[in-house]
Amino acid sequence: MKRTTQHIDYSDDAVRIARYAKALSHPVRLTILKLLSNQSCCFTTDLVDVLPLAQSTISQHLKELKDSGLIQGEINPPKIKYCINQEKWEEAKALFEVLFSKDFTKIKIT
Amino acid sequence: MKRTTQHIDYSDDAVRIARYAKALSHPVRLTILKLLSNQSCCFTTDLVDVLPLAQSTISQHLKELKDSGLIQGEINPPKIKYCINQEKWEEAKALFEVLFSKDFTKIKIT
DNA sequence: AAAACTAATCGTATATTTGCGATATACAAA
DNA sequence: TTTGTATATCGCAAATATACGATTAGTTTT
Repeated sequence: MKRTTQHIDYSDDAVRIARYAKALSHPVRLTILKLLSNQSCCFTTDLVDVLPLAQSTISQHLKELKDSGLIQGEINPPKIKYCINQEKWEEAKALFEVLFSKDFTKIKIT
Repeated sequence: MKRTTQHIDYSDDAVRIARYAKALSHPVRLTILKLLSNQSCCFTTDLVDVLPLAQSTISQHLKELKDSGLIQGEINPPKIKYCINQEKWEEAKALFEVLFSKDFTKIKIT
């Protein structure tokens, strides 16, 4: 997109909420997160079996979730076991709690 | 995008969480929501004054927030007063609470 | 060493998002 | 009625997202 206006510096909180929200903004990724929650962890193979999407597509969604921090992959040759990253998950939970609380009026956004 | 695979029917909850998350996935929209929270309501003019973005761009973000249901506009000639839609806001809050709770393993996604 | 399996990445196509300026629309004020 | 103010929408451009199949890379098994 055109970026003719000055860059806006948002607060860390705003950037983090936005990033987590984006990770959560696709039903497939919610499905993956639910599967990981259900089984505590799971292999990509299992996801590919369950979801009606190409392996490459699922891999892309996993990458996005990984980039957001919400999940982590553990190498378990020859497979990779994905789990929810509890620390980040709790952070996201806390951030959304603030967002939906009265304290939202106080948090720094820009 | 190519849609060669079958359409996936996600649950209402999944679709709603994803939609709310998408609305929250941009720092500008978080900023707008914070401003509305702070002042309970506010006119577009005020937003245009505060944010370093073109009026048309802000209007677009307002439209997205409106479409998500999180805000509503009240005509107040010649201006439009935007407010947070408390009902939908509470719904979003509840959905994210479930998402981050143990009950997430139980909610229907697909 | 060869074959099989797992997962990531590449290249490509299309859709959507984000931004802008310009224009349209609707109402209020002069 | 003309002018001004407020907001939405249009048309465009660039970036990002979403999907696929094909290929690559790394392990494991045979």
